[in-house]
Amino acid sequence: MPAQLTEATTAPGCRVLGLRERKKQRTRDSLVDAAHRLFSSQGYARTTVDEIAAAVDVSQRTFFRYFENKEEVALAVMADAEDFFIDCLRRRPAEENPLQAMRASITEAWRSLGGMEQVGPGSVTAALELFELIETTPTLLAAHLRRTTEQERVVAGILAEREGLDPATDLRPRVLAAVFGAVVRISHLSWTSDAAAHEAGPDGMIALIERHFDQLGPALAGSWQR
Amino acid sequence: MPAQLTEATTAPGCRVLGLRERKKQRTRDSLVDAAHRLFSSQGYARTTVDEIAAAVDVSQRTFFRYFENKEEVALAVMADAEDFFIDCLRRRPAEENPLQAMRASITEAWRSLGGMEQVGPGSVTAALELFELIETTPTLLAAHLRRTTEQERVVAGILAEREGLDPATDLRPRVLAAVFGAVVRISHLSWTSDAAAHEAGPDGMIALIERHFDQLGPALAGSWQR
DNA sequence: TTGCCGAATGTCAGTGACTGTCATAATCTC
DNA sequence: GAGATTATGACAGTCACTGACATTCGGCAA
Repeated sequence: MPAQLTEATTAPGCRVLGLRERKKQRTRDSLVDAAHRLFSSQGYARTTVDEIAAAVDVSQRTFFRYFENKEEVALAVMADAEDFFIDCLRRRPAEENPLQAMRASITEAWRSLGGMEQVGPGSVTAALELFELIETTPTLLAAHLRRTTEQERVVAGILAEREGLDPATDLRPRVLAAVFGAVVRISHLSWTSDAAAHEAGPDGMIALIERHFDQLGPALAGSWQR
Repeated sequence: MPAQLTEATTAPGCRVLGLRERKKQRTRDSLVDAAHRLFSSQGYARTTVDEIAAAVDVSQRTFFRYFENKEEVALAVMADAEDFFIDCLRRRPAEENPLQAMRASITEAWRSLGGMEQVGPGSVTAALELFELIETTPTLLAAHLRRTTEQERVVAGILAEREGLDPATDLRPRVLAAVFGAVVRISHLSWTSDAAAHEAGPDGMIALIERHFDQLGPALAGSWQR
C-alpha cells in the first residue's frame, strides 16, 4: 500500500510526521505540561521526577530519555522561546546594524509568542509564573543562566557572520551579545515585580526592555545626576 | 590562669582566634585544597564527596556542614575573590564616578590577590586551572553564574547608595552592574584561551578587561566597520 | 583540676536524581 | 507479514544530600 505510506510521510504541507514522531511529541508536551502544573502547585523541590512521570503514565527512565535532568523540563518552554529569538535574528535584513537587529528580534519574538495563545503554556501569565519559579529556585536559576550564556555565544556567532568579522579577533560581537543578554535578564527581573507591565501583555515586556536599553548610555556615562 | 586565656583570645594583633575556630578554618582550607587536587587530577564529575572528605579524614556529613553542596567547595576561592572585590568597591572614594570605581576595584582586587602568593590556591596558574574547570563543567558553570548574578545585585546596591539613588526607581545601578558583570565574564573567558595573557599574571587579566571595556562603546555604536 | 555547657563531629538510615543494562513492545520498512 | 529499528519498562546501582541522635571536644567557671 504505497498510497498510505506516502500519505503518512508527505501529506498536507509535507509536514505530517509518522505516528512514532507524533507520539513522541505528544508525550514530551504532556511531560512539560504535567511538570508545570505540579511545580506551580507544590513547588519545584517538593515535586519528584517520579510524580511527573506518573502523571503522564510513563516510567521515570522514559522521562530521562526526554530530558537530561529535572531542570530541563521546567525550562523547556523558555528554551523554545530563545530558539525562536535566534531564528528571528537570523532572518533580520542585512541592512540593519547589529543593535537594531537584536532589538527588532526580541520585539518580534515577544509579539508572535505572546499573540499565539491567550492561555496555556505560551501565555503571558504562564511566562510570568515561570519567571517567578526560576527566580525563586536557585537550581533553576543556575540552569537558566547557563542556558542563556550559551545562547549568547550563538548570538555572537550570528552577529560576527552578519558583519563578516572574525569572532576570535574582534571583541565587539561577544561584548554586544553579553550586554544584550544582561539587559534582557534584568528586564525579565523587573517585569516580575511590575504589575502594570503584565497587564500590557507582550508590549509591556517590550517596553521594559526598551527602557532598560535606554539606560545603557546614561549608566555608562561618567557621573550620574539625581 | 587568666594569663593563658588572655593570650588565647587577645594575643598579637587581637586577631588570634580560639583553638576551635582555628581548627575549623584549617579543615575548611584542607577540604578546598583536597577538592582542587582531586578535581584537577580526576575531573569534577569523577570525584565523589566521599573521596574529598576521606582525603581530609572527616566524615561526609562534616563536609556538608562546611559546604552546601559539591559546587561550593570548587567555587570557594572564587567566591572569596568576589567578596574581596566587593570590599574594594565599598572603600572607593566617593569622588569617583560609578564606572571609575568599578574599574579601579577589579584592578585593585586582581593586583592584591595576584601579588599575595606566587604558588598555592591563590596563584594565577591556579586561577587559570579553576576557570577552565568551571567552563568545562556545566554544573559548575551554572553555579558560578548564579553566584555572580547574586553579586551583581549587591554591586547595584552599593552603587545606588554611593550615588544616593533609589534602586527600585532608577535603573542605572542595575544596568551598570549587569553590564560590568558581563564584561568581566567574557574577559575571563578570553583569558583562558590567551596564553600571552597568563604570562603577564594579574596585569594580563587587567589589560584584557580594559580591552573589553573599551569595546563597549564601539559595540553599541550604530554600525560596525571592519 | 574538675566539671559543665555548647559546638563540632561521626554514624546511620533514608530520599531522590540520574545511569547502565537488558528484555519487551511498539513502529517502520520492505 | 517478516525483520530491522526504535521507544519503553523494569531493575539494580551510584551518588549527592538531609534529618536524627549519640559522642566527643574545646571553652569556661567553680
